[in-house]
Amino acid sequence: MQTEIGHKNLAPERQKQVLTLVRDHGAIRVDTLCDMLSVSPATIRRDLEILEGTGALRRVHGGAVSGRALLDEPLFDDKTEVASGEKQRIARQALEHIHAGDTVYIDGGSTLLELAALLRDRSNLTVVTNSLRAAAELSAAGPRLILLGGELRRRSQTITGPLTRTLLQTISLDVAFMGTIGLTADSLTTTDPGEAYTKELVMSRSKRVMLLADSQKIGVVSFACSGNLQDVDTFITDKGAPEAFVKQLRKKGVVVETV
Amino acid sequence: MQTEIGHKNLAPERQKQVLTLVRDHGAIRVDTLCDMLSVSPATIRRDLEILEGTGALRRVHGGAVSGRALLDEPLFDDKTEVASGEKQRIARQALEHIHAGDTVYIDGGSTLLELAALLRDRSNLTVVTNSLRAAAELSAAGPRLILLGGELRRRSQTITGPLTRTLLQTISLDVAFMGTIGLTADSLTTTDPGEAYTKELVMSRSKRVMLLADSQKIGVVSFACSGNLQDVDTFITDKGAPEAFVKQLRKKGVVVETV
DNA sequence: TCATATATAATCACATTCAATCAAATTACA
DNA sequence: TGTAATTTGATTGAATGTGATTATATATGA
Repeated sequence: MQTEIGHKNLAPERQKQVLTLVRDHGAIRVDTLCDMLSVSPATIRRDLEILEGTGALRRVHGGAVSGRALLDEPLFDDKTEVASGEKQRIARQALEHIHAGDTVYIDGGSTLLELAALLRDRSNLTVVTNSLRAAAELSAAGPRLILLGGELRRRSQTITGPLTRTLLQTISLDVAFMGTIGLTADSLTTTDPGEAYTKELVMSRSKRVMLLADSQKIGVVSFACSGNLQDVDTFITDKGAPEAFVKQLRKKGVVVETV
Repeated sequence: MQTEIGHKNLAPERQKQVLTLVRDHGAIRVDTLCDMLSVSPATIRRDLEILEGTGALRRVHGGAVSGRALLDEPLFDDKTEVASGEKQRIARQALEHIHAGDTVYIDGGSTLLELAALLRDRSNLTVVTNSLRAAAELSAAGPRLILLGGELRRRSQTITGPLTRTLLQTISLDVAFMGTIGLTADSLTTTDPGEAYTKELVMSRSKRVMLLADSQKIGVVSFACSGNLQDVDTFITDKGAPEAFVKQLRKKGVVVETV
């Protein structure tokens, strides 16, 4: 397959060939490289040492392996909490509202992170998000991904505040999937005013607004108001939601789906 | 294929031929050039030195290689990649240029990622970045962190393109630490036009521009131009940088620091 | 665990290439 | 034509890359 390579090569050129060979084979032995490039083991080792210094490959006893080959395994290991069944069900239900070609907003929060994970193989979408966690979930592959710009709020790992306005003003969203800390029949509330500001702005830029929140959040009131229920088109929650509350929301024109 | 080339040529013309030959072959030895151009090794070496000063090619023991040939791979971001000593030293040197209270921009790339890591305990700064990796590095604690908003480029894990403009227009930077794929005495180049666009914009918004690049990148020419060396205040690189090239840059008013 | 085989690192010697210097040739300009 | 400046080529000592040798370290199998 690989043929003998001509005469005197310049060192960097030979090193490039070594790197190519290592990459192509995934892993290769020193002797094999010696045969292919017609140089001594000492030279090959020196080349490998240099290449390892650049991080292009990894030396092992007997030869070298490509850097890429090494990290096939440990890609996603930072799973923190096992999402509750409710959150997963809610996220799966939200999928029903996403259509091919949509521009979708994914808000911060663990429920929304579940949704992001479900979009990993949907390349025919544009996902806009302010959540670093959601972005990380989709950073390797998946839909076209657009991050809001602005200040990082460490606690929630989301991008929030006035600086998010500049970008949001220039785009339009088909559907926004929002989270919240608490909701009452009137309003959505959250801990941080900067975060509330961004949420409100996002909802105003979206054709449809979906609110995803497990039933535990019903009745919780936090510090900063991020909008009111009138602006929500559909509320997806679990079956733990009080009947009375659901009825009240439906009276206001909100579609409520319980899973 | 390449035939003997006539008789005595004027120096600049011959140098152009040398450059073409180097480019065509990717790498070529001094003797080969001597044969082809019918001049002595000394002359070829002088030509190569001049051409290296412009960053058009890179001299190596035995001959010269074109920038492209040296480093075709646009850095796949490996989490496990061991940062070379050069990159770490360059990053540490860059620290000297950061003062309390500064608003600092951190570009994408592995060298800049090293710099970001060094800022983890500097809470008296504002860091602006388009790099998801740098953001992740500082996401748990550290300086005030602002992310650019825009489209994620998966290959480099950076946020790039026209959407980054909206936020950049509203802020000013004290100092921008920039990376690049390749640089010559004239220009900085990078693989992706969207990325180039953002780099250029960032540099225009910053009081001071620092370029961080290991010497391997000198002479490399990539696809999209992201600015020219005139816009760089200080260039930090390692001691492998060719003397001739450094001299040329200093003549242009760029401060060059080698570590 | 030990023994054996293999791979590596360290040292050295050799060959090649390079930088510096100087002399010769060419060119520029009056 | 004459003089100075530049370019080129040769020579030499220094530097660098390569390959062989030997001692150490690492894998493999009983």
